[in-house]
Amino acid sequence: MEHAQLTEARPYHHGDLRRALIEAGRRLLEVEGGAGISLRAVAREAGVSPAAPYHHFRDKSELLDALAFEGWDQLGNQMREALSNAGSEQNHLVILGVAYVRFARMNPAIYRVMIDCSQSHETMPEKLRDEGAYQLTRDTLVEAGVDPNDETGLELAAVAVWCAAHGVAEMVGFKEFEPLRVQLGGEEALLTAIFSQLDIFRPGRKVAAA
Amino acid sequence: MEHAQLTEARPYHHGDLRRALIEAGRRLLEVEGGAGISLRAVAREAGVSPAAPYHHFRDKSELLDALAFEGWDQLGNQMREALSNAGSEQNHLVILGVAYVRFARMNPAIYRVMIDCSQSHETMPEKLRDEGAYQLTRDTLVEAGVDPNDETGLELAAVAVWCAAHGVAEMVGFKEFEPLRVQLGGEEALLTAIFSQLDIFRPGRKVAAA
DNA sequence: GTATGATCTGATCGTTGTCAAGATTGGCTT
DNA sequence: AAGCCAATCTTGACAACGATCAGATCATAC
Repeated sequence: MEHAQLTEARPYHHGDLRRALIEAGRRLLEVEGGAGISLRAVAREAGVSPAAPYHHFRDKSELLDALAFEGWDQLGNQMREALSNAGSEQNHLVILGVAYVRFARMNPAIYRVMIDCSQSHETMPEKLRDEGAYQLTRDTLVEAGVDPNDETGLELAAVAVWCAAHGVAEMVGFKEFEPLRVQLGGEEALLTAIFSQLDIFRPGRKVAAA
Repeated sequence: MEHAQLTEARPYHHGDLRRALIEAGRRLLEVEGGAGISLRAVAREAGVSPAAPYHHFRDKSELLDALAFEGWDQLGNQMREALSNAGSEQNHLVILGVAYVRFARMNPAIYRVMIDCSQSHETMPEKLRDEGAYQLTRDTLVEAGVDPNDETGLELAAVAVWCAAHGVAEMVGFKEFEPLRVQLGGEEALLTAIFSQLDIFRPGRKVAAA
């Protein structure tokens, strides 16, 4: 039950290897980037044999799923925090979008794993849908004037916001946007400007079903 | 010369291998999906040894670059065609967005390669920027009322449209959207509805800089 | 104190990206 | 036409990868 750490003489049953593997993976994704993520590398980083992870994850994709889950969790927290730090005079939808993109940009490898896992399951991450950023977005949309009884309209709006945020997150790093970024005075200003182009982020707008 | 042309003639022993490899890759991406793409598999499909591709591409990523280039080309053509088939009473931005997403949805593996390559170069594909869908989008935005002299505003709008289209393309396959898709009467209606949420797609809107 | 089951290792298989060296062949020079 | 050159393709090899399995090792329930 003790936490056996890496540099010490390893008790040959690791304390909580599953946890250690996840954190080793997170570390590798941050340092090495998405290319340098292999099951063997994660095992190496955690100080165990290449076959050890298979007692905690069925295969590599299941390890990545666990990493993605943690990522969505962290993203949800950061968005919640951004919202609670925002003044009531600010555009809360833009705050959320900026926080989303900021996470994706500061953790690009992890974010890519998150998206890849969602796509391979063809499903939205539960962590996002149930208690995370998605619910937050819906609440903020209602607060911004979307009719909470129009479930279709609300769903469409939330989906559109998420799609836009994801698209911006994956595109805004391109070199072509550097002049725009400089001209507008930094990444945050660029993000705000882009989101403002997508009027859905503006408060009080009328949502029309198809 | 290193530039192998797409002429129909078969110059040497095995023909124009560069061309054959690209088409073998395209075939594999369509049939096997993105997971089944390996340099060796492509060589196998083309009927050559595993090392043969290295005389035409420096490494695997350069083969993928070539596949991505073709993809952007094809996407541009499809968007151009969609626009030319559209009546003048339709919303041309929505037409473009739907065509974009439709391509991504019908060629998911190729589209993913396209995006991955762009991101690894941190740059926009030239095929898109110079003569492809991006220029088309800018033209359509101007046609829809964006001031062509406001370069910043135009660039922002085009970027926003592209980001939104990409986001929708990667998200709209999730199972959660199935009820929405059924309720609205098919994928095309769903796409139209989502794009309509992002008011930038509506004609005549005023674009404001940050 | 021992048996049991979970955990970890080592060895191994098939596959991948990549490279070096040798074989082959088309095209240019004369 | 003869012959060389350079581009092309093959063979063989290497390290790293995901995955599996037999066996070693340990915690714990009994």
